[in-house]
Amino acid sequence: MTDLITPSSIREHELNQALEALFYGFKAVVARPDAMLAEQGLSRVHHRILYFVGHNPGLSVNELLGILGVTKQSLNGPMRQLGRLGYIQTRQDTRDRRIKRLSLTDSGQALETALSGDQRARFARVFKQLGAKDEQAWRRVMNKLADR
Amino acid sequence: MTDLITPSSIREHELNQALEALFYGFKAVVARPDAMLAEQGLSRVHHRILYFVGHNPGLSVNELLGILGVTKQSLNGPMRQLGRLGYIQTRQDTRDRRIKRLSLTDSGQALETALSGDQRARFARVFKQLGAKDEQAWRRVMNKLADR
DNA sequence: GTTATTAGGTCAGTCATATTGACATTTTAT
DNA sequence: ATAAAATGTCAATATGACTGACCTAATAAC
Repeated sequence: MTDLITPSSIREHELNQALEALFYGFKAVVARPDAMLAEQGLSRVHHRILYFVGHNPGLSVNELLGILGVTKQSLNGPMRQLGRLGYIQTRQDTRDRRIKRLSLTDSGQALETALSGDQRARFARVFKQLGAKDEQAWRRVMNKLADR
Repeated sequence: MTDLITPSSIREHELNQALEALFYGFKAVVARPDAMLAEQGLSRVHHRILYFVGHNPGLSVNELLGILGVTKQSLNGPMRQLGRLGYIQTRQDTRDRRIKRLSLTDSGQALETALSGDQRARFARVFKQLGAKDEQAWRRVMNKLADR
């Protein structure tokens, strides 16, 4: 009986290890940026805003809401903080003056680089240690995980 | 000038894609379990409790607090819910009767299996599609990411 | 050229979660 | 007998996200 159920249990255990690897890896990647943000009274939401505005300059508020999947009320607070701290600037769209085009200031770009740069450096170090083969395999797995 | 800065920008972009792959992969893995839990008014914390109690039956409350890294006050609520829903049972330690030994009920085990099973199935499908080589590479990358 | 709609912002209320602090109970250790 | 540990609970506080309502300014539609 033990012989019959053991093989699937071994695989189940391996898959549990994969689950834990995902959670602990994720935790490790966000730990330092979270700590940096906390020093300024900010949190992971602010990083998400900085990241998407930084990589899509000229984004409108509505587009950002769509990307983040939050309500404008819950975005409003973090956005005001980022504006007050001088990390985000806005300019009116020239054709439709209702629309605010968002972008990072220099210091906003610097903060974003510090945050995401820490994460990129972590990946870069791991990829360099393990090689391009492992990197490509890792990407295949992650992309398929996110698939459907 | 462009020739000088482009190579590093390409790599930066690749690393950004790795970052996004991690976030979207993680999101995909927790999406279904989160939805299942929400149907019963539960959340990811409850899953974490079920997971660790299920894999460490006989755990004490203090040990669980250590694993989860939360306060006993914040654990108390979710634990009471899980007890009231009949997912978790306790028995006194025989030698030290101050200690409550936690374990899952049959229905608790069933719920845990449904939740983590969905996640394991997602991994199993991806690993099966991509093969053992990719699986091992993925594990190496995740474990190194979590390292220090 | 009114009217409707859109982009953005804000106020109020609610709900969930996590925290600290204080305190109580039971049981074990000294 | 007293100290300490394991657990539980009450209260107050803080945060963050949500819905709903309402507002302005600007554009679109009729």
